[in-house]
Amino acid sequence: MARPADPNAQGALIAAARKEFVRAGVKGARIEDITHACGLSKGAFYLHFDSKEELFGQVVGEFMALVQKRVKAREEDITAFFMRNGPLREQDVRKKSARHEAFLALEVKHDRGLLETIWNYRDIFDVLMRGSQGTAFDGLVWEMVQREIERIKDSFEIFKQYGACRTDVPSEIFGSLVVGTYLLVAKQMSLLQAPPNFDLWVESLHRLIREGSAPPLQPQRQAKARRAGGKVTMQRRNKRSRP
Amino acid sequence: MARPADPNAQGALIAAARKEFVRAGVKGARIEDITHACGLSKGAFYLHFDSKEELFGQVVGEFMALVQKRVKAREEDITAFFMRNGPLREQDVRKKSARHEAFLALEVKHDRGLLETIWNYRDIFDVLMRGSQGTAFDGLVWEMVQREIERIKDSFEIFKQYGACRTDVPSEIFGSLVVGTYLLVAKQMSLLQAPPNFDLWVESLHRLIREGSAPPLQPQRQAKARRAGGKVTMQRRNKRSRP
DNA sequence: GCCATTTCTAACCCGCGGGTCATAAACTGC
DNA sequence: GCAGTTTATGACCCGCGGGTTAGAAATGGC
Repeated sequence: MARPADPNAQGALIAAARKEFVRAGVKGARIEDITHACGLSKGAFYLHFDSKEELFGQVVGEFMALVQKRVKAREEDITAFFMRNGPLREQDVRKKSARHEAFLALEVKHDRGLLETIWNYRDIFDVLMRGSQGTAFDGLVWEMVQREIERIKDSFEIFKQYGACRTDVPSEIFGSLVVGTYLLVAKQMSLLQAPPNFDLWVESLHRLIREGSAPPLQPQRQAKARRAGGKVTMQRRNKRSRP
Repeated sequence: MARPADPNAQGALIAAARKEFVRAGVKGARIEDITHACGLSKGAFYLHFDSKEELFGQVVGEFMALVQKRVKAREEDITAFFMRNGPLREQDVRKKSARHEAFLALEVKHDRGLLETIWNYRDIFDVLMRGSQGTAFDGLVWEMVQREIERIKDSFEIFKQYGACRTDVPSEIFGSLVVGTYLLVAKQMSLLQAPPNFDLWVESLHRLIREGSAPPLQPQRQAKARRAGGKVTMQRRNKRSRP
């Protein structure tokens, strides 16, 4: 053996490519720009990948596998929960019973997990969303979105049957609200350098979605970070001023 | 004068181009595909437009002008409202006072109007969202989204000061929820043939955002269409079954 | 040092698609 | 029908960027 290959080359190429994809989309990214960004020549690219699409596909593959795992884990957890505890009823929600709280905790946990997964691939997520039209990856996120809407719609429908949620809005609308919210939050992450306070975000969203934006009857405690991961970006604290 | 120009040519080109943009994005759309789709030759395209970007820009310009008008109209209406009525207070929201209801009606009206505008350009909106990365139009919708989040954040913050909304969630999060929801709903419109029931959608969203998804204490009436525009797509009626 | 071997470079090829233009076609006025 | 004028065509040009490859560079084994 002779002339060992540059061990960082592949990693550097992937990193540079991800940046280029963000800048110009899958179609718009130029291989020469990618290689120049890490001091390599165009030819070097083809020592590691067949095409930029293949590279993108690899990273997307990793990402989607992780997401898939998350989705499956949630499904299992949720079905296990209902097997063990039976459906939530109106009184569970009204009185915030232990079962209800346990269910919420489960949802929070999985929402947080999904957000964290997306955080690590927020650049790719961004590109899938806004820069892969007309490529093989076209529609990937949007199909995922559709499936999630469907899932939430079905879940909402079951809740309706037991009076555990309001019945005066179409379930699809609720699905769009939840998924749209998380979708934008995920997209917004692509603008951040440091990870946000996931707990604050998820807890706030859950509170809003569950209880609405109108002032509650009970006294309010601030949604707070259990575990402030990294620098907190949305640390705005409410002043609770009231004239 | 001799040989009058085909009077539908320009319109046909625009229509065909919009379809192509949806299929392949701004970059991916090919001029020959556009012209062939309306039985014209490539050269004919350049009798009407300098480039596909110029064509796209024209339509985007129309769209953004309409949106701008809507945004400005809302701003004026809202400031006029607060000039006339003063800020909403906790009791307005709690008791659903006339002022509060008037304010809500205003918001509903403008949300509905914006959705209707987007409806007419839902294809363009879709392309701006997911198929204009790396072009001059890159980021247009996302900047709009950012501005809207900011607007809602500011408004929420004022509400907080008067106790007219919950104070235990960051205002940005609320902004992301509202804008994300409408963003996804707008995007979903690109999949529909016939216009949805705007009133049902907007009223349901308002109800959810204001009061949350948990079952309310008051008896629920179905959100209904005042004016069912066209075929209603999300007409699912709730069964209100409760075991 | 020198060969063998693998890595890496940069010049090259080539197809695709945007943009042009000589030419043909269509129409008006006479 | 003919001249004049505007519209439309499609062959052509050409640059850009993906992919290839001959050969240079680097390194290990001897």
